[in-house]
This record gives sequence, structure tokens and C-alpha cells, in this order.
Amino acid sequence: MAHVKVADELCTVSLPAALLGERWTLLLLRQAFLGTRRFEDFQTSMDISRSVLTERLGTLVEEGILRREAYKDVRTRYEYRLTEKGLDLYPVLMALRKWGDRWMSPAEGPSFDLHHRTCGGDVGVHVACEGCGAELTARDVRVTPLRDSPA
Amino acid sequence: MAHVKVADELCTVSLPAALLGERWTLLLLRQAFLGTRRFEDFQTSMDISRSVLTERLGTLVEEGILRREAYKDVRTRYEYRLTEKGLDLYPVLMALRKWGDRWMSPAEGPSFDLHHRTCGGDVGVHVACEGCGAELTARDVRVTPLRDSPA
DNA sequence: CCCTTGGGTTCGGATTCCGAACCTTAGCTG
DNA sequence: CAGCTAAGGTTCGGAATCCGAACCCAAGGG
Repeated sequence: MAHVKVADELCTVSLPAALLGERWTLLLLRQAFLGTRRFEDFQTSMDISRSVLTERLGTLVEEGILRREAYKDVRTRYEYRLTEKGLDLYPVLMALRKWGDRWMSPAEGPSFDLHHRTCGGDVGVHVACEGCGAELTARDVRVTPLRDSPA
Repeated sequence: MAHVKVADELCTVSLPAALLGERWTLLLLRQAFLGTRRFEDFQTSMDISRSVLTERLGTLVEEGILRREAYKDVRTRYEYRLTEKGLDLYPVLMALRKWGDRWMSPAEGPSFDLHHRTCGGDVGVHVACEGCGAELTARDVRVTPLRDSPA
């Protein structure tokens, strides 16, 4: 497995990585998947500074991952909800959780459980071959650069 | 889906999120999975400053995700290799790539392809119920807090 | 014995982050 | 209707990070 050099701008890993690898963003998404929707709730649940929260929510809205929507409670409020694009990040968060469960779990175990709503089964994340169905690790996958690397 | 508040320190998503959601870390891991191993190669392929690279490699080694190893080329060199813990992050990176392919793909498409080494099939990432096998989205999953939230 | 290469460390300046205080709009209270 | 409060931000100044460039050092090679 030789060293493969790939232009950053063209890689479909590095683009999301640049976005999600920004401080707070992953935590913010975790909260969103847990059902947090309002500015104040994000702020208190994550203990993030208000100015940074404003900015992060803004970029996630710009990126189309969250949608800012006004609604009427007792008065007009705003909520940030996951768009389809945002909901589609679920496998990323689940993969992260699986890994965290295995490698960074505190002694008491995870702080919440996830189960299939209808049958109660555990949630699994699998990397598998679409052809033969085999479970895949990094070693089972061949990388083929599609464009010439710029060096 | 009510707002679920969970202590940050206890969550198996937020711990890895804090680590991977640090600038450069995800990109560094991407490079590692592509086969990059040496300090110089990381530096030039990601265009990261040397001081920050030193620090990031250091924390990943501390966390047991990379292992720093001396080896003899024409002289003694060092390489940073993924440990088992590191290799186990593969599903996270694959989930990220799948998402990037769908939502952030540049016009020319991804810059490299991945295929099952033995059968040539595409690589898939799936969140599925371990019980009934159904493919799951965020909406199909019930969240159950295991410890009392501190507020 | 000097040059190059890999793998860092050490600066100063530029960004980003943070906490605290402030602003604005609405409803609610007396 | 004057004043209070809550949500949802903005706007500071200081602290922590990041960056590029320069420097350091050990091991070969010529």
C-alpha cells in the first residue's frame, strides 16, 4: 500500500473532514440527533460560548446541514433542524459511537442506549462489499487514484 | 423526540468527537489510511505546519491510534502506523466518504475509487439492526438515557 | 569535512476561542 | 402601559491556537 497523494480540494473525505473536523461541529450534530433544536438548549447542553455557537450554527445552515425555522410556541421562536443532508450524517455519528463504545468507553459504559424502535435490536454499523457482502476492513480494500496527483 | 441532555464526559460520541473534531485530525487519519507513514509525507501531502503536525501525531500516539516505530531504510527512520484501535476507525472514515460522495462531491467526482480487493465490488456502509437486519435511519432508533442527566 | 535529508523545535505574528456584558424583540404582570 | 423577563443573538478584550519561517541535530555520502 504505497503512499497515495491526493489533492485536498478533490477528495470526498477531506471536504467533509474539514467541515466536521472543526471544533464543536461533531458535538453540535450529536446534540441535533439527540433532539436539541433551540439556540439556548444547544448552548447550555454543550457549554459552548454563545458567539462560537452562533457561528457554527451559521455555517451548518449555510452548508445545508441544518435548517433555521421560525415557529410559534407561546411566541415566535427559532429552531435548527437537521435537513435530509444532515440526517444522512447518521452513519458517521453511529460509526463514531461504535468506536467510542469499544475504545473510549468510561467505566460505567455509555450514557445512553440505542435500539431499533420496532424490534428492539441493537444498532450495528458495517462496512461491507456491495458485491459479495463480505465485511471489509481497510486491508480488504484497494485504493485506485482517479486523477493524477499533482506531484 | 424530546431533547435529551447528556453529560459530555460520559458520552461515547462526545469523547471521540472531541478528539477527531480537532483540526487536522481527520485529515491526518485519511492520509494514514491511504498509506502515508512518514512525517515528511504527512507534512507535504496535507500542507500542515510542522509544529502542529508534531503535536497532532503526538496526541494520536498518546491515544493509541498511531504507533511510532523506527525502521531501517538506508538509515534509521520513523514511521507512524495505525494501531488496531486506529484501524478500527475505518468505518468512520468510510461513512464520511460516503456522505462526501453524495453531498459534497466536486463536479469531477471523487478523486479515488475503493473496491473490494478480492471481488472488485463497491464499498458500502450501512447502519442496520443487529436483530432484524433492517437498514436504520435516525428516525428508526430510540434513544434511552441510562443515567440521570444532571439537569 | 562539508552537504543533504529526515524529523523535529522555536520563534513572532495572525487567528480563533472564550466569558461576560450588552442589545432587541415580545409577551406577561401589575 | 411601564417595567420585567426570556430567547436569541452581538460585541467586546484577553487567552489559547495556529501558522510560516527559521533554526537545530544526527546520520550518511561524496
